[in-house]
Amino acid sequence: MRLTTKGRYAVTAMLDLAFHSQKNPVTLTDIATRQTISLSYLEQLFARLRKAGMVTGVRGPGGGYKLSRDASLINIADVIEAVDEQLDSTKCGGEANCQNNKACLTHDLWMGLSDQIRGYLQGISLGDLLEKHHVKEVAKRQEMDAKVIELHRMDRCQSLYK
Amino acid sequence: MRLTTKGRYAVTAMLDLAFHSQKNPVTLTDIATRQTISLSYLEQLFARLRKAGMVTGVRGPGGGYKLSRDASLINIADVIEAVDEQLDSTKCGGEANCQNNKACLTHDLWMGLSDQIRGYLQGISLGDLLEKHHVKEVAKRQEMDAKVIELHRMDRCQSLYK
DNA sequence: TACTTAACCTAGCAAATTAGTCAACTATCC
DNA sequence: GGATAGTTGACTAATTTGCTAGGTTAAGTA
Repeated sequence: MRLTTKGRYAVTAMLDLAFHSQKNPVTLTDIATRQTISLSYLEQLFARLRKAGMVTGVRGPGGGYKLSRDASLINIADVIEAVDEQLDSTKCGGEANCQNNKACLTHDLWMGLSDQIRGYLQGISLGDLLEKHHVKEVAKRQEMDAKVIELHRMDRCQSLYK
Repeated sequence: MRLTTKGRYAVTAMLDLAFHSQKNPVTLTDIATRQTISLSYLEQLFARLRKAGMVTGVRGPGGGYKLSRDASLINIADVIEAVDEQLDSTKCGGEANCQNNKACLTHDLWMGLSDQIRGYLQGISLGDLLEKHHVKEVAKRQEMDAKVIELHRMDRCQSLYK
């Protein structure tokens, strides 16, 4: 189990997709502009997500991507592992240095820990996050009513992502 | 919060250190050979761990490294963050200046998730893992007594890493 | 049928990170 | 003084990341 920016991009994109694809498919171009991720990079991530059976692509005009099952049935661990290639058969996998010695034991320990993290992330679905997302959005809308200049804030936000 | 092989090496080495430094300091050479991690790479990792105040180096003959506090007081999140450099203080800075924009909302979501993972790992100390370590070791000893063929165990171990 | 849209695919590339080596130090103990 | 052992820094090779550029294929629509 690894946690890198790649996995983060995938989760972010999947959240965006889950949020916007209630009715129609969502194009990667839309996600790319909303989340400021490069289109080609998104395409690569979604190629993996598609192979993992989490999203389905719809070609042609009006096409795009949609979740292949409900957001509550897609957990974060799945998304991350779909894009992260999960190799890492390091060390004691190859040679026969994996006797009943300490190396193997501590390695086992780490694998156990890794499993626990995976288990934790498996317990969180896109749907779970969406709920929080929605709550937060409502909260922010209320802030908007307080007459804060949106354009100024958007500008600041976008420049921060460059 | 990131999870890479770097952090794994650090945790593995710290576990080894915690296990072997009950009385005397442990040299990095020992850890390197036991855990099959390159000595120089270990030196780099321990330079950071030392700066983070988790280990203390003892120079001269009979020297080595030892934990600067009890294993039960060092948690996994600390170890990982000590070596992982945790830059990426996230584009839109922790401030609430980036609101009303979807990119920032999902960003917040991810940060929250990251915090939860960190919190989870903070709840696990080296001491906790050592206990399990001991339990497992005893279990393996018992297996040995039961004359289980060791080769079979090696196979199992290896298949787990594939 | 031609055109457009957008998924899908391939190759490559610069920057960053990983995982390491090598060599020159400095401190400590016998 | 000499061996042991930690400290530091510079350097490197391989891999991964994030991204660009270009093409192909399938599906709508004019």
